[in-house]
Amino acid sequence: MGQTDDRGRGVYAISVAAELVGTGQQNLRLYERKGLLEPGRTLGGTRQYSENDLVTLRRIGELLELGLNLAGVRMVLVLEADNRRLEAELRSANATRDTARPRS
DNA sequence: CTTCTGACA
DNA sequence: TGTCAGCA
Repeated sequence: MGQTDDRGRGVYAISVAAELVGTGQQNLRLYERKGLLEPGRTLGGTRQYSENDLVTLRRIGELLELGLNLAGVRMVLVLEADNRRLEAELRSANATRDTARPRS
């Protein structure tokens, strides 16, 4: 399916990324400074925001609106990332178990 | 485009 | 504390 792999690569400059998520360029730099995300860089040093970066930026906006500060947002983001990783790990573990022992 | 600095709620 | 504006 066409969208499986191209979302880490859709690249936006900071100006368009800021406009797409409805905030200022300065805030995006601050979020990076606080460790909320890590956009790619060109060889010249300009930030390259991927499609994934945009979804986390929108998540940041939601969490900020709920009243969290940037430190709290950072924690939520890492916990959600860990959760996704664990979920995938659990799914593959279950799949492995089912093929090894199809029916108990 | 980048970083930095200062004002405001 | 987070946002925004201006400057180099």
